[in-house]
Amino acid sequence: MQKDKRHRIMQAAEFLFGTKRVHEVTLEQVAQQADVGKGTIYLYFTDKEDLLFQTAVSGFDEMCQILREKAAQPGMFRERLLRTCAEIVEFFQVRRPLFRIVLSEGERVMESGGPGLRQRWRKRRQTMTEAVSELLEQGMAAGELRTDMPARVLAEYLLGLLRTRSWELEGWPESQRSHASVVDLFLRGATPSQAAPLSQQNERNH
Amino acid sequence: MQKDKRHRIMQAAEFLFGTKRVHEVTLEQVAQQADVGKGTIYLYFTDKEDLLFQTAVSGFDEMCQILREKAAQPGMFRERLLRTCAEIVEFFQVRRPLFRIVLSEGERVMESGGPGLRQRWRKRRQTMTEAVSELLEQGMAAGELRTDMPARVLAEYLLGLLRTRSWELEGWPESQRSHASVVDLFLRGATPSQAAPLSQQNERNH
Amino acid sequence: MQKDKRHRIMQAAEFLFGTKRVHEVTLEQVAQQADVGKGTIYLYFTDKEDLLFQTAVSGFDEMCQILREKAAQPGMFRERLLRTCAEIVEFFQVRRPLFRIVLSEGERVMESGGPGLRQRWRKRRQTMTEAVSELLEQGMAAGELRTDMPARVLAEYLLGLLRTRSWELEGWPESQRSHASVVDLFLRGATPSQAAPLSQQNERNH
Amino acid sequence: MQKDKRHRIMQAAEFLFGTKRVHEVTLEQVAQQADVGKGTIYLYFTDKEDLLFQTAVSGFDEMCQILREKAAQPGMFRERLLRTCAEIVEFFQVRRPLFRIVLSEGERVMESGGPGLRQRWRKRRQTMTEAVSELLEQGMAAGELRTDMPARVLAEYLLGLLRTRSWELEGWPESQRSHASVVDLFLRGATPSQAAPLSQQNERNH
DNA sequence: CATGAATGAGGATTCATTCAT
DNA sequence: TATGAATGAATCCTCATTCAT
Repeated sequence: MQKDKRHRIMQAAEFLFGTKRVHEVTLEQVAQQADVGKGTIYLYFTDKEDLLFQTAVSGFDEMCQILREKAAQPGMFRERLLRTCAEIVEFFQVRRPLFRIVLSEGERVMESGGPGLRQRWRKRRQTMTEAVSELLEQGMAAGELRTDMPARVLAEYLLGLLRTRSWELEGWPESQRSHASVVDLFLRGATPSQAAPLSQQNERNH
Repeated sequence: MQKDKRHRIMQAAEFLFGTKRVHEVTLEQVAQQADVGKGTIYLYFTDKEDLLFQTAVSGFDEMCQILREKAAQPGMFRERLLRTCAEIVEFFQVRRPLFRIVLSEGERVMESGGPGLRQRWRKRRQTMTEAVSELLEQGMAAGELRTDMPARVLAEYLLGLLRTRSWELEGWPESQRSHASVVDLFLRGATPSQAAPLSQQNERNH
Repeated sequence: MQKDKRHRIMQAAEFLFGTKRVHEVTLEQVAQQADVGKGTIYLYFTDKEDLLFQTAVSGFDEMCQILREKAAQPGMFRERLLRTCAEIVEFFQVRRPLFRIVLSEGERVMESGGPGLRQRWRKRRQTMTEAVSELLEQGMAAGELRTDMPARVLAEYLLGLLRTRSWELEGWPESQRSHASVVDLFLRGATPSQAAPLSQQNERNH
Repeated sequence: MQKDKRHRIMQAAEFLFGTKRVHEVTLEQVAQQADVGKGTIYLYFTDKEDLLFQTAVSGFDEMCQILREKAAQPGMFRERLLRTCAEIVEFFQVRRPLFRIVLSEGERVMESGGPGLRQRWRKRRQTMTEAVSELLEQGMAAGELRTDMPARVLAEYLLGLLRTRSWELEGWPESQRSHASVVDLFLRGATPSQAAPLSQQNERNH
């Protein structure tokens, strides 16, 4: 019952912070949406900032959890990579408001927030990237990935491509931006392949 | 002399909006930084919102200008692609605050701003992407790029990689995230190349 | 306790709006005078305008209440007319600030305020006039008043005389502007009476 | 040409101050309406307050002028009284905005304005009342008016009735509020007359 | 004389935060 | 714990007034 209120507040915050700009969201609205008293928020969060931060961070945690589970499942590297990316794409879609918070407020926390916040945020983000980079390291070990770039760097680029797919390419038809096509672009690049063009590959993938 | 003040205000806004969160920037600060009276801002902008928007949009315009110029210069496809990406990276670096505004407030404008703003914003962004996608189309025509993905989509992915390079990989040493390495990743993918590994290529590039 | 604050605010507003011009009254002053926080005003009133309007309207209501009570008491027409006018004069005197608000802002509300405000205001004023005109109608029925002018019109004129007495003649000694003399002027006119000059009447009235 | 601008400014002020509330009128609007530069206003008036005051006062002066002319014309007392009232009514109608200024701001000047303004304003108003009261004194001398009330007091009451006619009774048909009926009410009162009821008199008056 | 761009003091309004219940 | 009425610091914005041209 206690945790219930805390959870309702965070859900409301995730929705509202992801829908409007942070300073356009009043705690009154959050309280109303969560169906709790305005003062109740201060029982669980020290601050508006804290509410925003914890909401975003908890989303990170959930995502890391999911990623680790998916990436840890047995199978060939490519299969696991595909599954993981599918999971990320799915997460971005279902938790779109949260995604938005992370995108537009996240970096600010790293610079504006006190050193404490900065530190905590950095750690979470790092954790998420690591979930992906660990998988990539296995790919490297298996000789399936180039080793001239650090796994962490490759992981960031892969996440960047997925971000682009879900955010900038939002209006495009799903077929033009399937997670498989992102993975293909990531692995094989934009140069045309003589041996196995994407069109044939795609057919095999479905 | 008139445009002078307007320009000074926008410069101050670009810096401040890029440094702090929007609602942490007071118009008093903007006025002070621009060395104009508080009321003067309202001679050129209807609103705090308007100031933010116009500042961001004008940045887009400048960037489009630069991109078109660089992309239009003669030369081989790869050279021009490299040059264009170098330019984008340079722009992101020099105009970091502006970049920040676009990243964290931009998408919000598309949803919060009235349909008028939304429309204008979308058009600017589209223009920017087109500058890149036109170049890519030429690469396709020259048989240097895969044609199973629309040029516009590839352009977004490329910009996404560059964004990752300049933003998420900010802390990394320049050597690990040269624009050349981004282009290489974009063109050849993450799969190891037997013929010419990146490490050798990089050596040749310097 | 809640209504307490609302009431204190309206009292402060009545005093201040009646003392200074509307735009010379700051809500800070109102809050201070009412001994509440500045923000508290906005819990009960949407606007400075709303505060002004509600303050004025509530005064109207009080006055209507008083008028109806006095006018409804039994007695001869003249007696009741005298009593009613005495009451109006008394009200104007005790609630001078409120009176001022109604005089100088009232008509503006009818034109500046939205149709909603205009409507409400008109209704209140009409109610007040009716309280008087009903009494006059009884006088007409009793053959004590001329019937060639509508009761409502006569009521307005009577109120106009009382207004003049309390406002324009404010500096004059009470003896020169007793409510009895106003009623006498209203009933008998400015033409000299052969049968019973006012001077004798006045002596009898005291 | 110089006086032209000053005059245009006052005309614009008369219209605007009479249409909106004083603090809703900006000097920018006045300048625009008068088709002069904003700074020009300060060449002829020291202040917004001064502009308001001079505009109102100049109206008073015009009215006094008219009243004196009309009241001074030869003829029987009643005729001259009728003519004067007709003039006042006409003035109120044509210069409605000015009338409004005097009504809603006038009294404030007497209390809020410095002692200087107060003094000047009082003098003007007194002058206007005197124009009427002088006429009434002649009526008294001719035995046509009761002498138990000072002429000045009677003058105020008469003006009060005319004010009511033009302001509070604004919506009524002209026939119900002719200046003749006001004069009749003023002279003969609200008591029914056995000898000559108003209805017959009215017929004779037309 | 005339102008209107520039200014900044001043005030309405919002909203995070507190605290008595 | 839970609440929401109360608060006032903080900020956007207006507009009377000035002054360089």
